[in-house]
Amino acid sequence: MNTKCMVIDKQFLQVSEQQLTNEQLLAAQAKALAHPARLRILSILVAVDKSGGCLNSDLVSELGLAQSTVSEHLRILKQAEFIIAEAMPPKMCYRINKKQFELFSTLFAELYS
Amino acid sequence: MNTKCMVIDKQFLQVSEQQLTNEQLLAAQAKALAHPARLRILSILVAVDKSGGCLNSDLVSELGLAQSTVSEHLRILKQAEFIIAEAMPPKMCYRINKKQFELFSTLFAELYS
DNA sequence: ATAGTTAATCGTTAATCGACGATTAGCTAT
DNA sequence: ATAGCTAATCGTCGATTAACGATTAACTAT
Repeated sequence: MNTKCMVIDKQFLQVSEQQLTNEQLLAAQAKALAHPARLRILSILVAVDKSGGCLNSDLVSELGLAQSTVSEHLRILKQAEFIIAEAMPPKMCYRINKKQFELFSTLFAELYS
Repeated sequence: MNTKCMVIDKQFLQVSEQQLTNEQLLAAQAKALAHPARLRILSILVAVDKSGGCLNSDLVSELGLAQSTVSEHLRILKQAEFIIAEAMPPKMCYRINKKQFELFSTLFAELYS
């Protein structure tokens, strides 16, 4: 166990613009993930994605929340690009966007490695 | 591209208590990460961790935030167990807790795989 | 053209968050 | 015992979030 608790060289604390930008993005993504209902939605979309389909706001009955509330959660997830919406009027088909999951994982891993 | 947008079998949507618990935890962790200043703190702590030491609220000068504000961010990160506090009176030595980073990664990966 | 369906948007309310200055607590060293 | 640090806590304020019901928009099918 190291007992030192001082920064010897402040050079270590240099931050690039790129890093700050990444942190901003990562924070925004984490924020989108920071709600149990939204994780529940993602989990459901992952499950139905495997079975080939996707699903609209049957999420409402599945989550037991008001339609407008679910719609708002979907908006947030869509804005963070964790999900993709496809119109099938008058329905909406939501799918997960695995690419963004991978991006998040990558950015997070960069943070502490 | 699959045009189906319906769940055939609601069995797929069965959720275990364990999964719900994991989602609660993951959401709480994500919430702790969902702020640029806190990610900045973690990044700094990772950097100084490598060089053997750790650092107290020199974070204040590094972040340009009030002492009480930084203290609050540290409290949140500590509560989420992303960092560990060690008293060196009257100073406080903060370190990152890599274990928790790994746990978060794992829980997140489970979500979408 | 109208009726029906689905989801987005609006407006409201209560709760939570983020930031700050000021104060307090805890510990050391004199 | 007191003086001097550092960091936690308190109290406040404005901004943001989460939830809901009600309304609107967009599109189909009759």
